[in-house]
Amino acid sequence: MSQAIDPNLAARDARAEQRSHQLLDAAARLMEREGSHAVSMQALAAEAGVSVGLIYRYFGGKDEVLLAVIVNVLDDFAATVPAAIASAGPDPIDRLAAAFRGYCEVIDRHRHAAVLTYREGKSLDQSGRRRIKDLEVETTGPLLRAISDGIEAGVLREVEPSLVSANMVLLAHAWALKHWYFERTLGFDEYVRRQFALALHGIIEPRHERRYSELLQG
Amino acid sequence: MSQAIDPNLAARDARAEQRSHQLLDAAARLMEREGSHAVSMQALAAEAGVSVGLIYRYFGGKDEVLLAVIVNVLDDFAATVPAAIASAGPDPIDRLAAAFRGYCEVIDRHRHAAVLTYREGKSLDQSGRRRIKDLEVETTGPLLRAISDGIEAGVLREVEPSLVSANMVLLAHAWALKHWYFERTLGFDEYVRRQFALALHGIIEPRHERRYSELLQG
DNA sequence: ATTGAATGAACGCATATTCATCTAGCTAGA
DNA sequence: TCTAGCTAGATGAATATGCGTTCATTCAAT
Repeated sequence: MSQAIDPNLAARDARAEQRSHQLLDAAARLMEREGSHAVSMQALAAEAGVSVGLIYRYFGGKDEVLLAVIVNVLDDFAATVPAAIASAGPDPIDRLAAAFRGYCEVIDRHRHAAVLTYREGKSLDQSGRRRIKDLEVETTGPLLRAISDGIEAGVLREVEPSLVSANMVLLAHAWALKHWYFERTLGFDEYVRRQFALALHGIIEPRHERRYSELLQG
Repeated sequence: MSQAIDPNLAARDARAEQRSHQLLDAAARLMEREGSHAVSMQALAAEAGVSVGLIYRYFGGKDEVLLAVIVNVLDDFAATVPAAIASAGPDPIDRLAAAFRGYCEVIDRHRHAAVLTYREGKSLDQSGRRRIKDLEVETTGPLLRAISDGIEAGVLREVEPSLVSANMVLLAHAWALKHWYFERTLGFDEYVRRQFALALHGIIEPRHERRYSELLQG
């Protein structure tokens, strides 16, 4: 029974997935070109090359589109950051550096969408905010753990992990917020290197500084 | 000749000033209560207790109102931060601490308006953005100078002053951006203390750490 | 022929802006 | 002193526009 309808459902899901991506890409392009305030349903439809009505077949309304854009970014965090940490070896500081770079890379990929995260308190409903907050906690987790591990291993001072973690996420977001400024003066790689060096200086246990002189030089 | 019209003009300017403040205050109250997206001309008029048309007597349009709100914040920076630095004594680190606290205090005073600064690229025209950018440079100046002084005096490492300064401004803004989070966990004074301690750890010349142990303990 | 995808004109609402109208205070002339 | 008229401040209903949403209709594939 379920075998009979599977192909149909699968095809439907595939199309829905494709449409979803098409619309999300269009939204990203629109925000890139005109700014995030210019994302109206009609503009989105025009950019994606579909009709206005079609959007409502795949999303419940504008709120859901916005939510999907944000969730899309957070999903990228959830996929990228843990992978970056995993491939960084056992050293806590190396893992922290990899996590930070991962964060920055995701932000760079979704530079305009990332700023939307800060527009919460806007038109998102209860469940939307809950979903975002949960995903945020989930994506901050790896960073938090890397910091705690560093403290436990004695290479980091006894700082408040949640504060340091929040600051690093903020620095990653700053690449999007102040992109017009940093892009001209530093470029992506330099930005990541210097910001991490500064941050690391702020939290490292002094007697281990020499071990990480590579990462500490800005 | 000019003496004859002076009193009239003065009275006019005074009234204009007063109306301006009345409207800016109303805008702040509105953003506090309903969020910054709820600031419509009719809502603003109602909140200020005046008619819609009157707003257009004192502002060219909504853009000018928004610009005035932002400029109001930046003016507060320009008034508060240099004063804080001046009353902090000669020590570069003390001056830096005072500057940072000044920044945070201004942000705290205009918590909702401050977030607007990041919505640039929106509806502000060329001259509006130019004005904001100029004021930003002007208000970042004192911080920049305090950092440069610290480096020159040998108490700070040879960091890039503009990067460190941008980060400190960002941390001040973060008090507004993530207020819902930090307010519950830290409170204002703790926030300022810990963030400055972290930042200072990141830039201080190690051999001077003991001298500022007070400021460095988070 | 039937079904689901896709369309886009039309609707309703929110909102920025305008403007004809009103009001209070002041000035000049009787 | 009184009053008619002028001016600038203030009003808010009306207008124009943009946008989110709906739905009757068309199209394409099975």
